[in-house]
Parts: sequence; structure tokens; C-alpha cells
Amino acid sequence: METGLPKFDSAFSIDCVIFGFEAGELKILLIERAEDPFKDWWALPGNLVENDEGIESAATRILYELTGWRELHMEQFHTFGDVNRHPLGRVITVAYYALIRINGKKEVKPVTQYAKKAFWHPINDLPRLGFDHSDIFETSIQKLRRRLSYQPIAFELLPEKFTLTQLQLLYEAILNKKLDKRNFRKKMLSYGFLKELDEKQKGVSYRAAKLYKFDRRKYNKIFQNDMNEE
Amino acid sequence: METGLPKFDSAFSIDCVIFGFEAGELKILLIERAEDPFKDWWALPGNLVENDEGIESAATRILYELTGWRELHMEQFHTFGDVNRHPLGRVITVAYYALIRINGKKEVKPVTQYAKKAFWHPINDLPRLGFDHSDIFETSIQKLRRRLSYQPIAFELLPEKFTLTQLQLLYEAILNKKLDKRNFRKKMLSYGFLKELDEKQKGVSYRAAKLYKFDRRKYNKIFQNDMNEE
DNA sequence: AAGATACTGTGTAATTTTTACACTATCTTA
DNA sequence: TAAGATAGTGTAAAAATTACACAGTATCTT
Repeated sequence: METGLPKFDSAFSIDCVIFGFEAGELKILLIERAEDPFKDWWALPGNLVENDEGIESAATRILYELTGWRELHMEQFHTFGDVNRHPLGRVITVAYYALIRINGKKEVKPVTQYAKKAFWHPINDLPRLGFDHSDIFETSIQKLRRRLSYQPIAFELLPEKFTLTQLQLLYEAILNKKLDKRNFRKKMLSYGFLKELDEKQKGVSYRAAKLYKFDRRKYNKIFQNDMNEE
Repeated sequence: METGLPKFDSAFSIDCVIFGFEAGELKILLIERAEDPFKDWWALPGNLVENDEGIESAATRILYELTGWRELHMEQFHTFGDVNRHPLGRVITVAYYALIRINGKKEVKPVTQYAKKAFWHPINDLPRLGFDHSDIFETSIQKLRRRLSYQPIAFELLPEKFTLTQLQLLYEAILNKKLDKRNFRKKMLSYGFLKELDEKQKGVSYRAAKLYKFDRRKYNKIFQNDMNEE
């Protein structure tokens, strides 16, 4: 396409902070880079945006290529555009966070050529990251926290059926602080979008807890004019 | 600079939603375009990002070129990257909002070649805008509202000395709802970052109100571990 | 089967925050 | 000095938040 606009010796990319929750810990998916720059370093998954591709679809595509998953909860949270953030040239990157249900797979096989492998890393024990990805991660967790305070996005990280304790542990992991059990339950249940199931936790060596699920229909009904608007 | 990266037939830009508050109304600064596309349409001020320029500095520069003002409160709030948002080609735009003190000037003389003139428009009576700028504006006001709920950014829009009524009118204009006078005052004063001055409003034909100013030092002290972190 | 282990599930009182609401005080102008 | 216009103020009720501890139940061990 001839645009009539000046040509730029520069590029856009998408970087993704992919959050998962497992074993009571909040984790992000990192790739080990197979190529320079930052060969052998850990980095956030990301890639260049094609010229004929919207940034939303680019983010979806990149996530799909890496994980094989679609329809994840994704949220654009910031764009990083320092001139020197990429050693090879001008690359402006639009950062997204994604929330996924880990479901036990620890390793994810990336299909792409630029990454050797991908692993989940607990956010409290991250390796050094290439580029400015540590900054990007820091920003992402702050935005995620803020978001959680007005939208119940945590459910995107849990299995469909979960216990209130699991939910609380997740909130604690994201907010990085202990919460009071009774107050937490009271509050969560008061929202009215949790559906209690006739089912209990299985495979635990102690009293099994009730399972709940997030009732999105009820949620939308209740909060259509509140928390829902962006 | 030779980057080794593929060349893109595409461009970055910055668009700014510049908020001002005047005569009890929240306004934004629009330019009338002198060039195609959207010649003679109103649009948000914005421009391309130079290749050797960070996006923060580009935003600062663009704002300065248009208004002559520096050191405004600016905040990046979203990046728009649909393939077809710009009729001439692929332009990804990083959107910022800026808050400025109008101080009575209604017209701002833009120095740039692409804009005929710039005018303040009340946000409740905006003309049709070129490109996807109406979407960008909508997003900006939502982000601004959200932000105001946890950070006292309103002061950036008021003169240094202001009355509590002025402050309340501004909150009402941003949040688009009436607030209770007594409750508003009680709450604002309770934060402890408003400094009451030994001075009164002048030039009004009724009882003059006390003037206050925002005490940024106190604010930082009080909220350093709370509202302050991003 | 008895006891140890480990987590589930529950209520209340105190405190803080939010909300609703109306009149007097002060200044200016005619 | 009266009329007009906004400033400035308090309280009570309701709602939300916080702090706090133990009995119940399933499983496992011996």
C-alpha cells in the first residue's frame, strides 16, 4: 500500500505479560531467547506487528503462536517508546497483560523460531529480563492491581470451579498482602456474582471446601452501569 | 541508523487530548486541519513521532509546538492501532491527555503548518472529529475520571489559588454528576493537602470565598505509599 | 477406633466512611 | 437598607470496613 507518509526505519512490537496462578503463586510466562539481541536471556513473549495487522489482533496472534490459546482475557496497559529501549533500532512496543488458567502445564512449547522455550516464573523470583522488560513487568503488575480493585478479573486466572480459599490466595498474590478470611468471604459473597455449586473440592486430605463459580451473567446484570464501563 | 530490522511502511504518531477548565466547563483544545486528510475538520492535536525521539518527549514537543506551554501534566492513556484508522496508511497513535490552566486565553495560535487554528471546545458540545479521534476522546475522559478517583489531578486545571466551589465545579464537570457541597468540602479538607490562604476571591458581586491552594509537599508526604504509586 | 492434622466455615461489635439534608452569614449592588 | 447571590457550616442515619477466635469435618496415622 502506498501511503504517501514518510517511511520509518523503525518498528512496532507487542509484548505480553502473561499471568497465571498455580500452587498459590502468581506467575508469568517467560521465554528464553534463541536469537540476538539478548540471546539466552529471559524475556517477555512478544513480536513485531505486521504492517497490515491491528494491534489487538497482533496481540491475539502472538499469544496464540506462543501458547496455542485463544480468547484469553487481554488488556493493553502501556506503550513503551524510549529511543534506546531496543539495541538494534527504534522499536515502540505496546504492552498487554493476559490472564490465563494454567491448568497444570508447566512448560509451554513455543512454535516460534525466536524462543528456545517458555517457562512459568513466580513473580517474586524473576530472573533478569532483556530489553526494558523488567520495567514493563513492573508496570503490568501495578495496572493489574489497580484493575482488580474495581473489576473481578481474578476469575480469569482460576479454574472454572474454585474454592473461596483459592480465590482469596489469588487476591493476596496479586495485591501482595494478607486478607482477612471472614471479611473476604463476606465481601465476595455480598457481590452476588458467585454461584455456589453442589459440589466439593476433591483429593485433599482434609475437609473438602465447597466449590463456586463466577456467574458472568449475574455480574453483567449487577454492574452494567458501574464497574463495567472500562 | 541501520537497525537490521525490517522497514515498515508505517508511522507512529502522538495525539493529545488537552483538557482545560473555564467558565465552569471542561473543555478540550481542538485544531482545525489545514491539510488532507480531513482538511477543514476538527481534530485532536497530534503529530508524527520522529525516529530519534522518545514518545514522552514527542508528546512534550507536540504540545509545546501547539500551545507554547511546557511542563504540563501529561499522561499516556491508550494506544490506538487499527489498520484503517488513518486513511493514508498505517499509523499507530499513542494517546496522551494533558491538563492545563487555561487562564483566559480562548484561542491558541498553533505554530505548525498542519493546523489552521486551535480552539477550546466544551466537552459536552464537540464537533465531529476526524480520524478515530472521537473514540480517543471518549477513552480519555473515562481514564481521566478513573484517575481522578484516586489522584487529585484536578489541581492541574485550576489557577494556583482557587475556591472550594471552583474545585467542586471542576470535579462535577469531570465526573459529570452533581456533588453535595458540604460533603465535598468535608472530604477535600480531610485529606489535609489543601492550604487555606489569608486571601479572598476578588471581583465578585457577592460574598467573596476563601482561597486555597494545593500543597504538593503535604500531598506527597501523606500519600507517598498510597495514591502515589502509579 | 482414637487421636493428630489441616483446613473449612461462621458472627459480632467497634470503627470509619458515606450519605442526606437546610439554614444563617457575608458581601455587593441598587 | 433591602434584595440578590453565593459562602460556609453540623448532625444524624446508614453503610462499609475492620478486627478478631473457635468449633466442625474430612483424612490420615498408628
